[in-house]
Amino acid sequence: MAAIQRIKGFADLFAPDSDAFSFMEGVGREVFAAYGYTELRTPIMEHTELFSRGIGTETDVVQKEMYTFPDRKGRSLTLRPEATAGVMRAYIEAARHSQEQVSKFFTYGPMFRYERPQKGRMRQFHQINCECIGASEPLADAEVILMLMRFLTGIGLTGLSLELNSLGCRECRPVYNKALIEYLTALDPEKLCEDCRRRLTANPLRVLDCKVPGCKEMTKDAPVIAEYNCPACQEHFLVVLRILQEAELPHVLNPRLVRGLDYYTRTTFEVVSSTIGAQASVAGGGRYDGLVAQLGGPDLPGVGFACGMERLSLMLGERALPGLDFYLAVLDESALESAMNIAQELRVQGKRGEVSFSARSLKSQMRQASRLKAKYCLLLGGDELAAGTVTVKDMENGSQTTVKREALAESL
RNA sequence: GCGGACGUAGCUCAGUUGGCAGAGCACCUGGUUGUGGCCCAGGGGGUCGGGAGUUCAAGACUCCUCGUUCGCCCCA
Repeated sequence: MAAIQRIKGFADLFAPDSDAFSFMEGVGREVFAAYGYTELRTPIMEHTELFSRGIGTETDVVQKEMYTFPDRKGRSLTLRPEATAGVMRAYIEAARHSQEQVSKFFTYGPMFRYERPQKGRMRQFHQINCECIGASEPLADAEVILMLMRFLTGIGLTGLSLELNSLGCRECRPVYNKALIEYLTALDPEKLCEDCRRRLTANPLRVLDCKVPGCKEMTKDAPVIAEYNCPACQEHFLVVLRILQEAELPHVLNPRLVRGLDYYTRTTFEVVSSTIGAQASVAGGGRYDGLVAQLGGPDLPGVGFACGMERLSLMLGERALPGLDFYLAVLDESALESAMNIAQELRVQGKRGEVSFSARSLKSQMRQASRLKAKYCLLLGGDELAAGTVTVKDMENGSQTTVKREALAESL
């Protein structure tokens, strides 16, 4: 029988790699709780329309990367390619705005995008998401950014760069878009790559983000978005920057920082690593003031971020498997069942250990104890069974004592 | 969606102009009747990713395919 392989771009995560994920989740839980966030778990599948309305039909994510299928009744469903849209849908559906002024949620889970896998990019990947809904104040932007950076240092990462930009609001963004289009059209739109010629009408901001040399050349002296922001947007961004400065949080302004999802407004940010290869962006987010309304909810502002766990995990380095408190070696067939009960008592008392399922040669069992990095190897054979004792061997110095079964847990 | 590299034992990999499928590590057993690591001896493990072709003969050459990986693109 041929074995069945896993789906391309989907990973099995064994320990100790899986420990890295629970570690990040644990730190996240603590950090996010300190900022008043509670966990929200939403389904991994949604109606396709949620994403096309939320993320934007012109984005690559919606146009060519979604896992979309009809269900048994022909409705179009999509495995979530990102978390924010689902969180907003849940928020609206539960009418949370009528219960509280500001809602803060964090969520963990798998996301799905049909892309060509490479280092730091899987088809099923995992994100940590935080969303703060209902606050339009720049303080909310700053708090979200401070929290994100606190989380990243909390899991032990350094050497990350925080980039910031402001994309303007529904008032001033169109003004900038118009200026940018005029600038590029005046130069020579034919010099732009194929994608950018389409972007020029569909989503001109994304031209700034293009890596094709010709396009880079074209946008080198293009108008800077910050100069087109309306006074309200400028003031908003200034406050955010001032708070980050006072918190002594290093950051750089990147006027070309554009997000891949259409819903972003005003503050946007990205955290970049220089050590994990081409997929260098480990977290990104920003403000999305029109999104809740776009999805059929009340017109409420929001700000949040997403963090790629695979990429964070690349920076965490190797993890070692923890050792055991004991390994219980069994030397006589007749002692196997008692051994299981002794191990059970120890485990109930909080000791971590293994017990042999068979009375194989002591040599091989000791080897096993060594391999599992057990602090003590416990020996149970005919002699011990008769005497109601267990022989305890310290695996580090080799010293050996005989202990009554009842006193076993204290001696470990 | 585009380009490059790579698929041989559980892992890391060697395999010459096409000529008996290998090493190290890991695993198992023994050397030691109930004592691990070091050492020694022995052992189990392979559809050489899959399929087709060329050939007396293919792990090697050709084509197709699947997978992995690094970039591009995109994104977290």
